[in-house]
Amino acid sequence: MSVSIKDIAKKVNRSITTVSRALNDYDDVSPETKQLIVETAKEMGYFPNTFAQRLQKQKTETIGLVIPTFSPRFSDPFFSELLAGIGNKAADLGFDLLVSTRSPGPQEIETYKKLIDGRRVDGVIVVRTRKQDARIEYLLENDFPFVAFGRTDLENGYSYVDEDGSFGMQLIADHLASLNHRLIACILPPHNLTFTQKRLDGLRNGLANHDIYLQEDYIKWGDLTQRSGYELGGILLDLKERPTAIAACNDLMAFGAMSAAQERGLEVGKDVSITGFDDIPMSEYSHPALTTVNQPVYQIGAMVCEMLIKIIRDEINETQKVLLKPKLVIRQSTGFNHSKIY
Amino acid sequence: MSVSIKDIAKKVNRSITTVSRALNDYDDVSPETKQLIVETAKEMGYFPNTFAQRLQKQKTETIGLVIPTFSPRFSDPFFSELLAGIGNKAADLGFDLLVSTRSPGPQEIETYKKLIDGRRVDGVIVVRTRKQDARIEYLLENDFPFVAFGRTDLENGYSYVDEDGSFGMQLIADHLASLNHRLIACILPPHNLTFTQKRLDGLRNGLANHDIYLQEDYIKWGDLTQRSGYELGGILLDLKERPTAIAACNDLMAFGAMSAAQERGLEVGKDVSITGFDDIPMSEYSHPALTTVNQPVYQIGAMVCEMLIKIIRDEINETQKVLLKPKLVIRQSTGFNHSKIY
DNA sequence: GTTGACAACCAAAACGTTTTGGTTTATACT
DNA sequence: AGTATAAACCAAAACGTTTTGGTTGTCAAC
Repeated sequence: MSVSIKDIAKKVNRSITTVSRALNDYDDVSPETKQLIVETAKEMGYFPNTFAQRLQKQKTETIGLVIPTFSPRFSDPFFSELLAGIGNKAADLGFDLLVSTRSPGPQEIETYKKLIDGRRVDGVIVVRTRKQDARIEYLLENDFPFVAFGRTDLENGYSYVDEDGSFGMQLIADHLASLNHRLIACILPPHNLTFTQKRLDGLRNGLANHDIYLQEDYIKWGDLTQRSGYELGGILLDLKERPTAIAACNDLMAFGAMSAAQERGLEVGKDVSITGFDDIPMSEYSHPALTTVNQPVYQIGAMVCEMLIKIIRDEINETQKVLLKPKLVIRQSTGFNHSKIY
Repeated sequence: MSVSIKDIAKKVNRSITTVSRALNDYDDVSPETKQLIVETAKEMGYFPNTFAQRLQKQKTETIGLVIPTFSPRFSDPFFSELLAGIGNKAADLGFDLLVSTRSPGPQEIETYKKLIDGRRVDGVIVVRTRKQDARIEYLLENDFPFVAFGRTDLENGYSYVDEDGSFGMQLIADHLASLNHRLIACILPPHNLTFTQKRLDGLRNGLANHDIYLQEDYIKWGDLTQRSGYELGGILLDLKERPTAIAACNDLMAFGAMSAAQERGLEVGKDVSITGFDDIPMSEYSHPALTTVNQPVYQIGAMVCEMLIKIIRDEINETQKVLLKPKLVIRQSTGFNHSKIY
């Protein structure tokens, strides 16, 4: 089997204590012994048993992330970037990352309970927050360390990072208004997500500033996938009074809507303007390139992860609330509207 | 702090042993005591300490996955689907999933060593295999359980699942040839990946069957991102003798190439045909929809995960080699070539 | 009325660390 | 010579489980 501290102790004729302390660089071990121990440890191929350490220290040095996979064929470039941000930061800070993939529902909260009650992780990251979020309620009840990417209705008592989606959609509203669009439709994410409300409010208020009012039948709810953007985009474009612009609430749905438009022989950016949200890497290389709102997902992942680890290490005690101002990225999927205005 | 088996023992006036055995449903505990113990455990909110169990059992019930993130802004829908497949299967079988994200290089193998030597996981899944793969060599040397998604030059002594990329590209070759294409270019993944070679060979052989030969200057190497498809696609389309078809080796690069074509005013599927590989969900909703080779990534993830867990549990001893026959999916990005043939 | 079988229970060891609270020995200071 | 200080070391407990190898008591069988 593998080498333990005991084996080293035997070999160098010292106690287990001394070996442990030498390896952890305590200064009540003489430099010679320390060197001897460190060398024989290396030579014997010693690696500490992680679980023994964790049991003793009562810390896991692990954080948990439960990715909500909406469909079985879950394929979202947004999440892989977020994961990279979280994962790289965690590794840099010496933490492991435990990932579960579960679709929202009863199984999801069970997964959280397993992580928390089994003390498998020191803290968790909650993503894609919902207006009423059972996960966050559970974490707060149990006083368990966590950081959220996104807000909830109940905004107090915990740390989060979020982009200011309302502001982002106002930028979109201003942009579309400046391009002479009046008949504007939108494709939204599911109702229960917090950012759906924020983005819709932002769009509505932003347009209101230009005396433009969103009509109810121009508002469609999707599920964030390209497929749903395609289907809903198709419905919107087939309305008797076709909107001149469609604001989708994420890039994937925007791509779907673009595809629907092109299928109908419309030139995107000329006959109809389409906008996204997220600025995933693809949006720069779609055709036409997508006008969207940039959200630094990789950095957000890293930031959320770092905040969580600081909380775990007790380097922070006040709750932190970070709201990032997103930036508008204008590309070719939006253009001036020449059709008559009602 | 939290409730331990000792607390339960004290409360019900039994030994620690009995409590443990009751909770694990051994039959040398009387039904009444068993019931009593189980009930008070629940009532006291007992959850076993995972690390103590793992230390004692010398098993981690955890598998490791190191995702190679090529760029810092890593955003690949392929991997989120694979992750979902692996993650869901792992959860179903009662295993935790430890994920690291590292770009290939010296840090990557260190990450593997940490997982293995620190005995943090019972086995690992290796993805995106390379022709000479240091990770696999290390795992074989250390006789550590693993399953690979993909092959290497050294194909023996370990279990893997792979799609038959060579066959897949032959399907593409047949398809393009049948559409009267002769001047065919391709955009390949990086040299060192195993599947690059397989796919190139497949394309080359497939075309040779139709007496078509791939010219060296029509072969470009990319990095699997949309950006690189866009750039290399642009280069290919600007050649004096423009290829009538471009076979990209993954969907993302195909999208990039499509975008480059459209920017040049070419109609994809008519003026130029473009094919991908993977059939990620997006490819159905791009414009035009992408002709590609289907690879059931979600199922592959689940399959690889299940194989690994069976190996860990000693339910399999022979090495398993699974080679999946991919299917051609014909959509609108390919069409008949009307230009003259040389 | 001894023997054997069985049911129900348990003390102690083990897993591999770290930490606590020491002891021993040598050296320096009065 | 006696005392204080410091350097180097270590035994044992602890973390929370599971497993090993028992013991005790009851009852049936001969």
